[in-house]
Amino acid sequence: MENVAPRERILNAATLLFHQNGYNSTGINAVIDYARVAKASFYAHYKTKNDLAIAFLERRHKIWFEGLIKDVDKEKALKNKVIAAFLYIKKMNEKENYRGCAFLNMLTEIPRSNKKMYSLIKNHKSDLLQFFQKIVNNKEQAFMIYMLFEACLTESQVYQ
Amino acid sequence: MENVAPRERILNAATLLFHQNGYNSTGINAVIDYARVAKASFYAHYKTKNDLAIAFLERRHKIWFEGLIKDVDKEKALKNKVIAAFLYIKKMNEKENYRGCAFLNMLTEIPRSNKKMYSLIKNHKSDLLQFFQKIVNNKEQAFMIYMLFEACLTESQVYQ
DNA sequence: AAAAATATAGACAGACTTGTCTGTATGTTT
DNA sequence: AAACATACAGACAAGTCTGTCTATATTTTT
Repeated sequence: MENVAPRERILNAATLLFHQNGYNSTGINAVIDYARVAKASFYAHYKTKNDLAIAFLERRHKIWFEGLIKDVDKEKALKNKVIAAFLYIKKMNEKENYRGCAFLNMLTEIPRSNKKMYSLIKNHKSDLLQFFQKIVNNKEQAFMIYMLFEACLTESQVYQ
Repeated sequence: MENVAPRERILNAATLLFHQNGYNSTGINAVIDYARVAKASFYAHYKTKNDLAIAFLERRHKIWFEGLIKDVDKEKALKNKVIAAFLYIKKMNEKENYRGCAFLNMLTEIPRSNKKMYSLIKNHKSDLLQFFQKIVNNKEQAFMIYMLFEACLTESQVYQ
């Protein structure tokens, strides 16, 4: 459980704290305390807090999509695939305290000028739309599902 | 243009800065500088930054809904009313730099423990759903429109 | 075993934050 | 004209933030 390299402990802590309490509300000190890592060790692995945020988004994108694909691929029928996708949101929200979408949350906290992060967020959403286009294979319908999916994500944050 | 009482200048500044740059990224100093108001004057009108945020949400709720109702009431046919609602988002986003929903943005920046703000946000969204239920007068259809409306709001932030 | 890499704790700088306070000026009401 | 409310500028306290640095300890590699 604790036999994990510092670099990964840091990323795990950031993943939990950024998503749970928000990016700006989470200081580096909170991250290193949670990760049980010295401050110098942190800055040896990540040059800045911004770099950590980028690593967080990149890993989150990977893991989140892997989980989605795994759940959706279990189903054969198209209808059940779509249902599985929505159940995946439900599952994740229950696990993560109804904090909605980590990417959308980050988007509201960073300045527009942060090109790198902005493109990670946008690409994440484009990939999600493409994902639905692939399984539904009707552009308009896929877009509709995508929009409802996004709404579910944000509304779960409002209504818990 | 500038012949406005300090209390209102402060709220105007907060409205612009909170929505444009985010709540946590906007310091009191930025607000009073923009409002051209002394710090002591600010704290004479608003006890804390949190109180200012509450005033901001309350006024935003009022003004935003008034604008929505005004645009929707212009139309007679149900279909056109719905379209007018979506055009209202478009108009507002163009005016406000594609920063999406001020309430959802605030939600991601505050801690769960902030009951007062949380209830303002939740009530804003309940009122919006009720608004659609009133004009569409079919619960399921109204919910669908509400969800798509919400998705439009957030997606405009992603894709500008 | 010696050398190099990686970890630790925590002090520190400098810039921010919110909120308080002092002292002064302007404007309104009596 | 006197009294009061409201405005101003800005110093200050107390705490936060990110990021740097020193000095020591523990691993890992050679």
